[in-house]
Amino acid sequence: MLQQTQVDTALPYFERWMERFPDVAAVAAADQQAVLKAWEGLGYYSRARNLHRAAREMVARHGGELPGDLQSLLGLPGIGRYTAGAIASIGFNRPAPIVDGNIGRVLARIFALEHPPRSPEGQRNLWGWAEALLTRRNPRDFNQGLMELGALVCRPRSPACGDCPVARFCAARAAGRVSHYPLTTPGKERPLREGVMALVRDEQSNLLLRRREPRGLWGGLWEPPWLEPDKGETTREALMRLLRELGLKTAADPAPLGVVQHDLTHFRLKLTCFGIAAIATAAGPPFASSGPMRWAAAAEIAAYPLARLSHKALALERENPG
DNA sequence: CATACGTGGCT
DNA sequence: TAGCCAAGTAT
Repeated sequence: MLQQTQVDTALPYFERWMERFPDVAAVAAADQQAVLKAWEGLGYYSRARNLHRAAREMVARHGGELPGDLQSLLGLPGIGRYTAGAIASIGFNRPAPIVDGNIGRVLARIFALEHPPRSPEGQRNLWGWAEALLTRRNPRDFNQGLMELGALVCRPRSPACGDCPVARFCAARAAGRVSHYPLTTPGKERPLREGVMALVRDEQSNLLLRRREPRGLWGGLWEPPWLEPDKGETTREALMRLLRELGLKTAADPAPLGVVQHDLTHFRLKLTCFGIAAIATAAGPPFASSGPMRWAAAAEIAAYPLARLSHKALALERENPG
């Protein structure tokens, strides 16, 4: 949960998670939908899918426990260099270096590193320093302390150098250029993508949901179906194509409910949402219960893991009754 | 090696 | 507001 996510954000999710899944075996025994539901809202859903797989591997090969050695940890899905080192050092007090965003910033400042931490060369330097500095006496407290230093004192903006216990060792500080470090690379622009979404209700007010592909963006989550217009296609034409692909018929000229916008790391998405009353004769495409399409009853919708974008669309629908 | 992958908080 | 950043990993 903490990968690319601030502690304060993850904390309430963690508390709920531990109630829902008290141990590894509970995660392993759950189905993916339940796991994704518990993760819903945290983002980066591959973490949840990987954690699910990792739990099953832990049960099958590690007695339902986390292994303590780096190689076994790295063999688990979703556990990379940082997380393996964090578990080995903080969980087992073994001498494994770690570099996260906090430690990267601290080291970049202390040693005035001239490569962006995200760059391959920057990563090499940081891991080299983390390895070289790591004390074998107490790797747990060393790593935890370095991360805390970054989170609480050596902050990205307005660092508290006056309170910093290692300010006298800091090259950035000595040069009066703390704000220069760590080096940043210019961010890429986020293209705006647009599309149409259909909030389809049948006569019982069941909502049409589609399950996304198991990998990729929002993999495994459910959503009201949507698509992006082909080149030259109008919004309305795209909507009609969407309904056709779904095998649905509807009133000739549905009115838009409004627009939802959702910003992600690498693009922005703007969807025009339409409320669709599916015509009775067409309301029942024979969706297999195992398939990716589902008519969800109002009472069941809460059990489906949905991305924030879908929740925004459903909120729009609620605000525009009828 | 570069890119995809969510969401929320802060300035 | 727009942009940056967050206890990174997989491909």
